[in-house]
Amino acid sequence: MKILCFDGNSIINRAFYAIKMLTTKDGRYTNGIYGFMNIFLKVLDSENPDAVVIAFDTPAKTFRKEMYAEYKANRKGMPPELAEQMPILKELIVLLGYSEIGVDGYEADDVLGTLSRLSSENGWECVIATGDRDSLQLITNNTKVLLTTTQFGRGETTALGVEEIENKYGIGPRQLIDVKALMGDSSDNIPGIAGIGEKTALNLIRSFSSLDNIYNNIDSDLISETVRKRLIAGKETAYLCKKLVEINCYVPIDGNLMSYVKNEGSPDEAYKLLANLEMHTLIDRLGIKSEKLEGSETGSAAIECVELSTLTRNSEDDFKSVGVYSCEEEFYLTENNKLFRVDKALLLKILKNPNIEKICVDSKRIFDSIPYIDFECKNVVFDLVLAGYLLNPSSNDYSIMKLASEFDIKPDFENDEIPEMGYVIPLYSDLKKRLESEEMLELLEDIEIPLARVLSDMEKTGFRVDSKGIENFGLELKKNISVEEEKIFEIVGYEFNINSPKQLSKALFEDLGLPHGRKTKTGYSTDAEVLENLRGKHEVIDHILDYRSYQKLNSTYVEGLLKTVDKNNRIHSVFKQAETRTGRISSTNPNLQNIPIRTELGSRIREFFIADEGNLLIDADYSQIELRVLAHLSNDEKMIEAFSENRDIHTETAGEIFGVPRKMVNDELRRRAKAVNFGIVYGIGAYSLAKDVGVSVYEADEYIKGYMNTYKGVSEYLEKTVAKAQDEGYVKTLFNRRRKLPELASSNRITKAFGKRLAMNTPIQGTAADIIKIAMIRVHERLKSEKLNARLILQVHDELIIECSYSDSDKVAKLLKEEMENAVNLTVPLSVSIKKGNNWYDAG
DNA sequence: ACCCTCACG
DNA sequence: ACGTACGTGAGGGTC
Repeated sequence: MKILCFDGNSIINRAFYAIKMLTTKDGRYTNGIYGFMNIFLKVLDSENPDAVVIAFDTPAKTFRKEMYAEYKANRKGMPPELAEQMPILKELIVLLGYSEIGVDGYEADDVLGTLSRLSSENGWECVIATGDRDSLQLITNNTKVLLTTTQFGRGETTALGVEEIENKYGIGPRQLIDVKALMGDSSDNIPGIAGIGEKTALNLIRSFSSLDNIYNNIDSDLISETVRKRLIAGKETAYLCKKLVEINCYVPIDGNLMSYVKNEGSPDEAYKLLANLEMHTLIDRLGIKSEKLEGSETGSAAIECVELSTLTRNSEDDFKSVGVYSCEEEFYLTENNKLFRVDKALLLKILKNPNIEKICVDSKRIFDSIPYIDFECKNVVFDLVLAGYLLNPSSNDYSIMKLASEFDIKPDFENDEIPEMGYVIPLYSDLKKRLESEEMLELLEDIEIPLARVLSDMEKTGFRVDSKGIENFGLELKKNISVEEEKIFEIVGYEFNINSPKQLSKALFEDLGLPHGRKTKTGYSTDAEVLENLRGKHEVIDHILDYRSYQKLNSTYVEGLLKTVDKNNRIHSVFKQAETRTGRISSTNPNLQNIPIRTELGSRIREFFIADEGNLLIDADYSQIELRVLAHLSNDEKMIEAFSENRDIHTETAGEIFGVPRKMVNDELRRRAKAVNFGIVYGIGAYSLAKDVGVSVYEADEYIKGYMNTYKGVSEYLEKTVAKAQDEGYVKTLFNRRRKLPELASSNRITKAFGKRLAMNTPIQGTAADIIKIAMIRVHERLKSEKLNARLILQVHDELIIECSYSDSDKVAKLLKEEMENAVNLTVPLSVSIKKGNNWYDAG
């Protein structure tokens, strides 16, 4: 027999914060209930238990609070939007026939612990579903924990048993109690022993196995002098914390597990409640649609209601122009106000069929769900997400419902199961018209829609890495980290968490008495710039800067990347096409667009990004693409001349603004001119330029004046662009990509100045983004049509990387340079430099 | 969730 | 006197 126990509070809490505000039409919040039910049903489905309990906290004072007044004193009360959902959820649970338990004086965790104990005493299996890691101590050979997370309204779970805990922490589940007793828990306001963090606590318990044992062997050599002092001073606290952390497994509840077996509940009542909450998907999922109640609540008779039909025959020829949508691994089509669910095989036939027009909601999502990298997709005429993005790149939600409400669209039919589908075709007609009137239909059809396919292929291919190499690099870093850590503790005189800006600033500015720099919202800044200014004032600074750089490399680029490597040693980043305000793409999970290169140590990580056997990496870089775009957009004579004659633009600029012959431009002058050139692209300010190059604000201002005098065309162009943006409320790139700039209308002068910089920068950054997108589509197309053994694997804003067989590499390199340089025809040439190598370090 | 810090173009 | 360059994503701490 098996009992499934939910931590109601922890799950509804997570759902509440993870899911976007979801309300009924009259404004009642339902996101917590919705998220909870999603996870609840999913887990129920996968576990198939005999009995089910959902445990809740109660408002009464708990025995922990009684014992320690500060317990959870840092917690704010539940927000009212969530509080109002709690009684409804409990009611729903009972109406569905499940048991709900809350016991005054105890927390939900204690109820779960008690159920776990009862299960083992009765020979039952126990599964605990919670969002909270506190329950991990309950794991035994017959109790496992399902940790739940909520993402995008979908519930994901990770199952943890004794083995997983041992592997992860190197100790048994029960020992987690003693670890927490030592380290505390900031989220529950449990202090732990000052100066003992997770690392030390885990090590102590691994060595001594329990709190008692540590104190019985307090003089052991295994404990360092500092840690020993802290342990002795904190003994009482540790034992108090242990009582707070330990889950009470003897809560007075009904001990007969059979009483938690599901009863019939009241389906009709449950139906009424869910209908009232407008949760039609849940009604269907639960299968509690009641016919007698069904007839009485129909509202709008004008709209035809169409049944969802499942097509099983190979009937692709029945379709001419379909809306395509995928949701939760299912595929839906709509045509002539009808809705169909199709399987992957039929969907694939439809995608391949050039006679069927596809109006996709999110074409990249569809491509992503189809494993074959080589399938042809023909005749995608529209994409709602991409259209929504072009119409408003500043939004961050391109879901159908959001688009429909933003553009005030009515559905052409209604369906309870997939209510979004009725909006697909009406949205298509409306957004298409808008794109036409804003002259962006070509941008959608010729650039964004074809690009979605390229990005999807790049994601599926992935980038091969040498995991062993990364691991070894990590070991090296970890050694350095502990060396620096020890030195820092020694210098400061005590141990603390160097990763905590708060603790670090206390150490530096209070205890060591160093002069502080600028403030942040919460205290004094400890960032690299501030520390750089303190170099030489105190020996600890160098160690902290080194510690930080090793720590960053290890956590983000060694441990972070290793988490994402697949079984073939490849990393599959996700490229987001509707994310940035300017038209660039972004890379996540992991981000491969910010792999270190600027420092020697950091760039070594690139050695481990490698080509597959028999292959090479080809790395192509646009040289100065943004400045070339600026030369084109501004039509500045001098700048065009410099690029046309292939001169070094920074040396040119230096010669002009500092009034010296080109031969006299040394490294320092060139560096300053380079900073000015960058500044221009960002929408320059003298203050920031001064800070960047390390000269006075006055001097920086002179540089800017010199620049504007030299490049009069640029100066006029920037002025004109800002004026036009102020007039029209938006700016455009060379390919008509738009960005609205509400900042320009602000009465706050800081916001307005920001708007001006955006007006100057966005067309430049955006046009460069357009250009590389065009190049990517052409390169992708040619690699395929010329049947070359090569594929695009990464884009880093002005750089493309291809993985290619040795034998095709000369051809591919030539093609790549050609397509990138000829992607557009500007008044200045585009220049691309190409390198090959076995790894990214050598190719870059 | 929010903040700080830091990695990239 | 103000606050100060454009565009991103991730990890760790704190509330």
